Amino acid sequence: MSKPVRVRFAPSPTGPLHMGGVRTALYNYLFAKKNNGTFLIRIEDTDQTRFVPGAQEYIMDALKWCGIMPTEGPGLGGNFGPYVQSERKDMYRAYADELIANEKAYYAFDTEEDLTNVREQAKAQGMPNWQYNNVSRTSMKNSLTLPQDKVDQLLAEGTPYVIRMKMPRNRDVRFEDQIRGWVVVNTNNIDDKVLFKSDGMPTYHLANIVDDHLMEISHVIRGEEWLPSAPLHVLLYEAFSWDCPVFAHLPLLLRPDGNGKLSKRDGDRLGFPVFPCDWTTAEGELYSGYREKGYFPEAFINMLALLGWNSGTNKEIFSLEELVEAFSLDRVSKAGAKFDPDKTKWFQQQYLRSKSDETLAGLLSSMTNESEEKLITIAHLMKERATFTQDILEEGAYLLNAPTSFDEQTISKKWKEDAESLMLAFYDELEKLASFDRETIENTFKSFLENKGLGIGAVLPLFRLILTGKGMGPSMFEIAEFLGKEETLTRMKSGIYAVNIAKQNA
RNA sequence: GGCCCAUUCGUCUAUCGGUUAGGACGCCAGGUUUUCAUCCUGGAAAGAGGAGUUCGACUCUCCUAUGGGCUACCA
Repeated sequence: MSKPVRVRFAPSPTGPLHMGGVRTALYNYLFAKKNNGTFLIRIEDTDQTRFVPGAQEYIMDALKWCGIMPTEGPGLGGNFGPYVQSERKDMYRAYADELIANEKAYYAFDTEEDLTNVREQAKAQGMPNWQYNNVSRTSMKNSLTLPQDKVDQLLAEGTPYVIRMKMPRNRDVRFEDQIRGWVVVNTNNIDDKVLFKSDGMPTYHLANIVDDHLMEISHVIRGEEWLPSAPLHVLLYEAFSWDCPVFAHLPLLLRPDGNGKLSKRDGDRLGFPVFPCDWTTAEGELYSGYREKGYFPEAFINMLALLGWNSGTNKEIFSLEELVEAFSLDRVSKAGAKFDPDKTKWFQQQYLRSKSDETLAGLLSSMTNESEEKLITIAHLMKERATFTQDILEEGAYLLNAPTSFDEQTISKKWKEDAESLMLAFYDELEKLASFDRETIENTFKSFLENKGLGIGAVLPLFRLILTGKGMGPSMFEIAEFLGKEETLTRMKSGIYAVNIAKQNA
């Protein structure tokens, strides 16, 4: 029996979660659900200088909107808490000490100034990439070079220090990434990473490994930007004699234009959100979100799921449940994926169209006071030409209020000499009707055409123009039925009048 | 610069040695529609380059090129 699947999403509360982060969370969620496992969230706030108030709340709120809430995390409970690293602060030190005791790590007393100097010296000698590593550490100020009594003295005096990983010399570290296969890195290329900072906090590397172990994480699914430090993490597990979780490094989300990874600035510059929800910075700058733009979370999630993963079939529309069912890490692609705003809109359109008129009416009712009955018909008439829910009301505004402006192009192209008399004659026909349903109106219209010896194209656009002010839209007979006899006749009168004036002024 | 990862239509991708290299978005054309949207049909559009391995390479290996990531007491 293999260990239960437990995965985590471990964001840093340094700002709003962007869509790349949401996708990482999504894949973790899908993997957990697929394997009857647990998806938890852990807040990695070991860098206190970058903490942004509200970011943690934003992250939870965004995941909730997306429908991919973890079952363990801050405010959610769970047996492995606390789930915020700053609240776990006291437990990391012992692990750093253990590493020192086992000679896997050491104290380093070099000041920031020392390090800057060494780097600049190296640079001056044509070596721009100086590293604190298994060669250079021999000439630095640390517990490996200093005599023991000196080290004890410095520690006793409270001299600031960090704890660094003692990277072994010339060893190939290998691990099998679930997405990339075997990855091999020689330790000579890895520096002696700081594990414990002088401010008493662990760095990401230490805290991450300790917590993943303590929280019994089975699979680490994270962004590709972590791939270079994965060997260090493997070495840390080894140093603690802990089982190493399975790694899966996800391809990055790239910006739609040019190259490079998607950044928060790309969004509003290119006209699409990069965040799930709106975010206002402390300076008052607004970054727009998918939620506020009117996207359905299902559409957003569907789009993200297919950015770097596919089911191996031609199916593209997936509910969350279907994604869970179809998901597997070996169908995640290796290369970075450029995000495509057009396709995102397409997904949104598909989801809008698939919703029932009643459902859409329910959503619409929060935007207007109109009756549900009316909203159902409006949704029915407009949803095929809308992308967002609010488009239904905007595009179909004339269904609720008589038009105040009339399409100029239609006027100049269609409103000929006889238009007024034609519409007045049709008005008379409609006025006679006892019932005002679409079939009756259509039949009346057709016999009217026959009597006049005219084609549809010569008359119907006129009817549409005076009733809706537009040159295009859904079936005129359904629109007239929706408006009712009284409103239709009223609009015809005022429409004819208004169009005549517009024609004169043109 | 060093290390690591990647490379199929403009974009997301299928293909796990033998295919007319498939689908989707977008684009173009035609049909349906009073019109627009929807819908239907069709079209243009791809294996970065070079060496190998093999009867045969998009698929395996190597080199080059290109792109990306990392290179902090940030995550």
